[in-house]
Amino acid sequence: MTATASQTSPRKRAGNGAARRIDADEIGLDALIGHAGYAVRRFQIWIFQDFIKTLGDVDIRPTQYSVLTVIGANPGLSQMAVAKRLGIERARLVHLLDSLEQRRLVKRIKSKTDRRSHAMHLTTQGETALAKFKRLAAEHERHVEARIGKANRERLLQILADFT
Amino acid sequence: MTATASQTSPRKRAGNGAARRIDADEIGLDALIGHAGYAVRRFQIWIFQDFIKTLGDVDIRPTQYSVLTVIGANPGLSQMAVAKRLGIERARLVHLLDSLEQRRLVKRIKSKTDRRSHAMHLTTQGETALAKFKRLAAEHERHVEARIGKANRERLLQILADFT
DNA sequence: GGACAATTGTTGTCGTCAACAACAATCTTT
DNA sequence: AAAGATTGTTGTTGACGACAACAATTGTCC
Repeated sequence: MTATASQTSPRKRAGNGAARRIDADEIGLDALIGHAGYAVRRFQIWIFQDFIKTLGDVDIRPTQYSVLTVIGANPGLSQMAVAKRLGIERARLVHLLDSLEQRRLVKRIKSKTDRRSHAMHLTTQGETALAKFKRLAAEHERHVEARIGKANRERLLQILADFT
Repeated sequence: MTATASQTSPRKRAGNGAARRIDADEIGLDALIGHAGYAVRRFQIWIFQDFIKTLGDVDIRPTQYSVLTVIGANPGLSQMAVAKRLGIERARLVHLLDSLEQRRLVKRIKSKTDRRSHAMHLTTQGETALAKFKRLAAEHERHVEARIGKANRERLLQILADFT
């Protein structure tokens, strides 16, 4: 067993079948402790759950919110442009927009300069709705701040700034 | 339009259909900039892709790695204990273990003290395999460090420590 | 100007993953 | 012993990322 990375001796009771009750939080994570990806994944799950819960009344999920926000700030974008900017596949964006268009929050307008593409716009209803979504999202963000601390949240945003 | 959260005037060319070419990275994210969840999501996608690529030869995904690591460090755990510790649903863990057991990395041993549960163990083969996975995972972690910087990575781990 | 390559939106498939619900077998409680 | 809780399992649903193929349209190159 070539000892290269984190060698960890199996903890207490490496026996078999039988075992004493384990207090669930005294279970060692071993090498996982040093992996940013693991921590990030757990945090992301928490943060999405809070977002979904906080925006539960208006039934808006994180991805939908990101699409609405970008369209709201950049009216006339093509689907391709939105997809690229948000790192969403254009195939997936189609369904997202279908849903948002059915809810009368967004409309696809056929572009006259490029008849392949659509120009994305918020409806009037979509704009007032987005304003409300933004208030709720800000509330969610305060939950995040309360959870990890104001300074930590800002440092986090700073560290991950160039992934956005 | 009650100005509560981030009011942002639609950028250039709020017109309709026709529009000039947009350079794709000059598209404003508006309120998204201030949301930790968005940055975390984008980062998590990047980090998982790198993990999957780096461990591509051995065909191990992040979740599988986390399961193997925890079982390796805590032999004899029940499926329930593993699931709870990793925040995985026990229903999902069943399939994960089915796969890992078929690959002879893990074995379920019927517990004698509680005949409902199984005691999870790595096979001998599983232990040597895990050692290799850990080396590759460490390599992946160096990619992360190279991407966001050594100090930032450590700060990140520290900030998110209690989500693990 | 006309053939060929690239782009846009769309449809469809596949695999991962979280969230539930239901169930049989087995403890635990009272 | 009866009622309730827990464990592993199966199945369903929906969000999501990754691909592949396609028609319509645009762009390029000779």
